Amino acid sequence: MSTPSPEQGAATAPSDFIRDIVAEHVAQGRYPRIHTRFPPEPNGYLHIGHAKSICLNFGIAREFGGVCNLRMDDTNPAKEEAEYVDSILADVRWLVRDWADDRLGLKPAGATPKAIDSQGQPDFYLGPAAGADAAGAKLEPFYASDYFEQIYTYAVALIEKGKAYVCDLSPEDTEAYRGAPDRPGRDSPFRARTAAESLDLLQRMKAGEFPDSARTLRARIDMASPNIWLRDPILYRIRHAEHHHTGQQWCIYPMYDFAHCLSDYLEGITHSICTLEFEVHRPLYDWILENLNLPRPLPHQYEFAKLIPGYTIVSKRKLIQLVNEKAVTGWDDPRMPTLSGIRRRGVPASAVRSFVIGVGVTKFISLTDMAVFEHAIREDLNKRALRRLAVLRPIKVVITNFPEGKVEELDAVNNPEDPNAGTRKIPFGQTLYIDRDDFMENPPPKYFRLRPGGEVRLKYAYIIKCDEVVKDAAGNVIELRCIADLESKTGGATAARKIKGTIHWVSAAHAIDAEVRMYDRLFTVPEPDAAGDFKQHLNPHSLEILSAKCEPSLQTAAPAQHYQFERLGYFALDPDSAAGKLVFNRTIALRDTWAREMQKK
RNA sequence: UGCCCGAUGGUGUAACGGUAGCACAACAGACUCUGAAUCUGUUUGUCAUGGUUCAAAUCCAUGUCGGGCAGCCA
Repeated sequence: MSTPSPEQGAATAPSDFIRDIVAEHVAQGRYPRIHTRFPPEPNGYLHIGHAKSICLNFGIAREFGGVCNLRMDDTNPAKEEAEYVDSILADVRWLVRDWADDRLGLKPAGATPKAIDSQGQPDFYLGPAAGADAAGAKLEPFYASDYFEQIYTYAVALIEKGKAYVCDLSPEDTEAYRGAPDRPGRDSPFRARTAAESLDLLQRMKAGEFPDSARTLRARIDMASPNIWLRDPILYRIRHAEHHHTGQQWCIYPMYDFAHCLSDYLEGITHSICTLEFEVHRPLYDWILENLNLPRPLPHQYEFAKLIPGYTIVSKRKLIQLVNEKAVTGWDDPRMPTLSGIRRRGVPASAVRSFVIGVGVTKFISLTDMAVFEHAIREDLNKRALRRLAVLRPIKVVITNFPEGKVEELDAVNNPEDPNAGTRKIPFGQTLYIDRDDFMENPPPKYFRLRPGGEVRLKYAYIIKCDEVVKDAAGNVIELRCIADLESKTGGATAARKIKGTIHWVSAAHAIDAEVRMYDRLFTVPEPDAAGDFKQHLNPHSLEILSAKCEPSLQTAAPAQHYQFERLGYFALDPDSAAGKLVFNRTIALRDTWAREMQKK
């Protein structure tokens, strides 16, 4: 077990029931190496729920000196696409970078399981590229579809042992014969088929002699089992379809239950960790492996409760609907719970990790409060974000006793949490912009921003007093005329005066324009998909676009950099930005106790 | 009405027969040239009923409530 370095902090998870099991196996020396896997189906983009699984599987690999294979669980040609494979790889790389990237199990492009000899028995194995192998070669994820040949061999072996048979029942009849949870099933009329006949039929299924669904290969287990998955489950079905990875090569495809356990075995997986709904499949997982007389140690399945975050949805089927029906701009819309959306919004991978690791691993199904995620984001960004001054809803301020045309360069710290971040200069002139929220004509008690006749400190600059409120014909405040205490500049004679409020500002003559996208939760209720149509709970105000005035240094804002617009929140540059057009996403607002106080009234 | 799984403050989790702890949230205060951050303090919990035991959140039994399983999806 590796010792975590101090800066990894929360990146190393506390123990949980799965880690306890792994630790015991390590203590017993049960496996030569701990090997986990993350096996998404490439039928959609990865989301925050997957992040929990990724961090669990990679976390275990990194804590116990093991490896975690990234594997496409692609046994259903009808639903899977290469676009999803690419996005999955990119998202996983992003999430584990600088944390567990050295544990990421990939294989040389095109590699398939090799026939090997295990203790005198024929065997197949495909391990991750390592060392010199990995250095030069082009790598790719593992694919269950790369094992179709071996899986077929195992199917033949099962038939030969009398453990499987070809069944000619139609889909409807198969369902009828299966019975119900509280009613036993009945044997298929084809259950007694001889091994020789089944072998012949399977071979002809593979050769394409039969149409879709004409026949299936089934395990011969127990039609009366109280566990439905043991009632002669289907192992293979006929699908004449183009597969994103294997093309036209196959017209029979193994079912999840048959492919998954064998994929785990072929890759030498030791701990196959999945979500709770597969718990009832575990006896089948074990049955298949145990009935094949496999020479190497068998993998075992462990289940945990998936992450269910509040005020969003993590069903791939529903996310795809939002994308197709244009409720969002795409899979990577910053309001989406997808990893690509979260990344685009400006959330660092380290914050995602600290969140999903923090919620823990149990078998208790729970709804996770998004405040926990928000806290993780703020905690992370507070340490790393560069402070900048930007005004979201500008109102003009003229400093009447400051010389017109004079420009002062003021020093501003880049990050009070990090002295090494240094300082920058910001220009100050006679005409400024401040945020509309920072002025009130008739403020409530305890409002300590600007008011008529009141004083406020301009961050890094002067204390000003509001002399005059200028309005347009409609009565809207369009300008504030203020007098500055010219001795009160930071470091000046009266700078130490106790002024309750400090606000941000930008010099009108130097300000640069930016589009700022303000995001709110995508749904208005904690569990949008609990009942009825989840789309009726879509938040109509989940996006608000603002034209902001920013301090000039933001002109060179970098895509990978995180910013805190002081007193407002954390922001990151959006890929929609172009030369001369800045677009920022608000990652998350700062905690705002004043706003909360106002809300209460 | 079959089988499997689960239940600890508002939320998420820890305690592995021996002081119910942590985080988030909430509340109160301190500090503050970010009403942020930071710091201090406060409130709130073992699903129920029996049993075993010197001692039970923990072990056993029964019940209650919640979830999963009847795709040729994963």
